[in-house]
Amino acid sequence: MKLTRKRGQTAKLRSAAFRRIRADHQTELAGDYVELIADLIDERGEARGTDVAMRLGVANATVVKTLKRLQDAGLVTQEPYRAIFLTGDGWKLAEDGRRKHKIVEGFLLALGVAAATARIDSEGIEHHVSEETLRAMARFLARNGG
Amino acid sequence: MKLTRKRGQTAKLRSAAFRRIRADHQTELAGDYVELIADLIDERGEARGTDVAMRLGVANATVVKTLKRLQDAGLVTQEPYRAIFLTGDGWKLAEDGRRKHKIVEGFLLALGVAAATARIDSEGIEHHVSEETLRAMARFLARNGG
DNA sequence: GGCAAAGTTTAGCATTGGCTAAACTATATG
DNA sequence: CATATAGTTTAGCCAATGCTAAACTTTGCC
Repeated sequence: MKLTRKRGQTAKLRSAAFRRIRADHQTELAGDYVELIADLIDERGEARGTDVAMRLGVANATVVKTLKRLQDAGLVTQEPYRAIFLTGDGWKLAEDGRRKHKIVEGFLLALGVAAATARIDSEGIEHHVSEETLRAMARFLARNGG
Repeated sequence: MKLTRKRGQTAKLRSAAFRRIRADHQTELAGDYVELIADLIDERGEARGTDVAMRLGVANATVVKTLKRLQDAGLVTQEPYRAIFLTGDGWKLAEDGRRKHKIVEGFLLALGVAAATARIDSEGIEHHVSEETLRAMARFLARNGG
């Protein structure tokens, strides 16, 4: 070979980031669903498939299919034609998502980002921030009025 | 119906965020690929499939398949068994990714996040920040030494 | 020049997450 | 209490992204 010298070390280091992104994406959808379901339960007493579909902007059938996976994963329970409930694990995941969401959104607002943008961006960012970064954001928030 | 009153408005507003996240995910992979290919070309003069696979932490075959899509999308060019090149659009996308990456990573460092964490988190965050948030980060960076 | 090793591609499979259209159930109300 | 409508599920499709194993090129080197 000609050009292939001394890789591997940096490669392995960098690939860690991408591996985590792929892992994050897998839990991201589940997180969005349970957080949304938790919100619906709190807001209106129950979560129905149609509401979830509407808020996520996907088709009903997609929600049904995804809920099946979430049920297999032990995050929600549901009987045919009835409302959706969260399991203990489901609530835990939802609460964690809300916690992160609140920090990130509040942080963006404190940074001077407009409310609408903060809401949209925080939704995307929340699943990719480590606890360390969250702590840094919370620290900033504490100092700069949150 | 019993419980279904006054939704739709909030629903549509919220779904916008999720729609954007899904759209972001579609371009995210392409962005990661071209950014990585650009880095490899700059670092070592050429980008080979194996290097891309190694740094992304995926199998070789996955890279081949993805590159085919990127080629269809007009971002890269490649002949069988040869190195990978970026098209004009490919370079543009890569440069844009680098620009965002630099701002986000620098910002996290300025926030007080450790270097290793900043590197990993910025990789995940860079595809989900709007231009407005980037400007806010750049502003912060300008004031707090970057 | 030919061979072994490194690199690359092909083939074939699985899962996720999206869709539409059609079938089915629950329920509000006339 | 029958039925129309709203809500839900099923069936069947597609594209993207991952994998392994096997086949095929390239190339460094003897």
